Amino acid sequence: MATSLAEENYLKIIYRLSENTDQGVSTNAVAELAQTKAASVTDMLQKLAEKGWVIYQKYQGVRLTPSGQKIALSIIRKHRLWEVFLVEKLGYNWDEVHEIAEQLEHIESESLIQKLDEFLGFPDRDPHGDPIPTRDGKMADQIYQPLSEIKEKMDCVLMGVAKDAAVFLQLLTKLDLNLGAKINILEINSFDRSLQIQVNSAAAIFVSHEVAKNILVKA
Amino acid sequence: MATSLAEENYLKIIYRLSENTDQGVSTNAVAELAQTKAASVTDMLQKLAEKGWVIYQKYQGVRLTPSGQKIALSIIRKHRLWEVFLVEKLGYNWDEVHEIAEQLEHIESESLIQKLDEFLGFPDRDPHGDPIPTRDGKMADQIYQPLSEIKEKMDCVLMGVAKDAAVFLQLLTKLDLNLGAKINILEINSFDRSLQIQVNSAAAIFVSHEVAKNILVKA
DNA sequence: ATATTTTTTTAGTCTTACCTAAAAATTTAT
DNA sequence: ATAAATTTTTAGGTAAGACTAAAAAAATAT
Repeated sequence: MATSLAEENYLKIIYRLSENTDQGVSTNAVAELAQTKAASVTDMLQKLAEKGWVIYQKYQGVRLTPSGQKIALSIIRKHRLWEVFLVEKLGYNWDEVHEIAEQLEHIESESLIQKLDEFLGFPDRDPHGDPIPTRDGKMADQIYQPLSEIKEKMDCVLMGVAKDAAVFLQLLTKLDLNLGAKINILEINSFDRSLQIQVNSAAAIFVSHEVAKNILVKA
Repeated sequence: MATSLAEENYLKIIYRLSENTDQGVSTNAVAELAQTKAASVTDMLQKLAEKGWVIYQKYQGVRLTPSGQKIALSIIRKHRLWEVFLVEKLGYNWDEVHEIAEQLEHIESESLIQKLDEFLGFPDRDPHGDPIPTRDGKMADQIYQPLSEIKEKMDCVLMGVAKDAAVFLQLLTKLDLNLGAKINILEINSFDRSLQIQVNSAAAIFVSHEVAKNILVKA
């Protein structure tokens, strides 16, 4: 069955909100991400339920059915492949690609995505380190952990980010915290949990706990 | 001012229909290309006129204003650049790219088109030989002439097509009539104006006047 | 346990872009 | 020049997806 742009966006949002919990997703949470009002969300959830893409019971929140999940994953796959294209081929920075990929992810053509995937050399991570779902709808786990959970004195490598807001990514870039950067944790300040770190063996800098939470690293 | 997808498509259609004539474009002609009904077209023309993109007077047809023309050209530019990408980079055939480019042409991002243009090496023709409008909205004339207007015994080179329907392009491909093919006109049959031609010095073949009309060549 | 607050849903509208049927204008044919 | 045919417009409706205001349910606080 065909999906409208609005439907695709809702499914994607519900998928994202489902990742952390196994509860149903609340109407308000969806409304916030969709930048719309709760009443509009209720309307749409009823429609998505009729089409068999979500399980929805009044006041009980919503969750994706397998077919809804499949659609969401295919949108995410397209989004992330296009992001790779924009960065690798067109020379964009990682903080510039989200908006454009939000549009490109709705282009409908099976063959296009296959050919794009091939053209890009079958990447398995996007420019933010997020895994790219496979063609048959499987997505690798996010295997990296937040910098905020690493012990003092440990070395690690920046493998991804948990948030792709441009302001956040620009801050990281300014601090030389790019994908692949080597991070050495010098000290964790117990007062505010901020960290003193060394990036690529350069001079020490401070990052807040909030920033560290959104930086994904491997040891 | 922002343009909706429907508006962009109407402007593009009006542009195309204006290319051959300096008369206003008729409601029915637009309706046919837009695959919609005349009544819907009337509605839209009134809206486009209010926005200042067309001059529209009841029963007198419609024509683009400079600002409408600019929008149309930017859509055509995007369409043709994406077609180059699909053929040159992703390996599509020239008969497969129209539908996908119809979607991609509506992606909104100035920088994306600039970077794409650069990535493709600033092409000035699309895979069908059509000129690509420049960033500031100038489009080179179609400098090639239909094969149907070439004299007997003349040599020419296939530079483009005047129609990009998949069935037509597939026929050309079957006959080895690709971009750059050398064509030698052996004979023009006065009965039905069909042509006997040689493609790349191979065995002689027949093509109808209808086909020859849509093949663009240079001598 | 009840009252208050918050969340969610319902009811009723709005806009966009389409539709059909009927009316009006224009073009073509006699 | 007028009748017939065609084209175009108007009028009135529909579906998608949003909105506001009000009602209902659920969660929280007393």
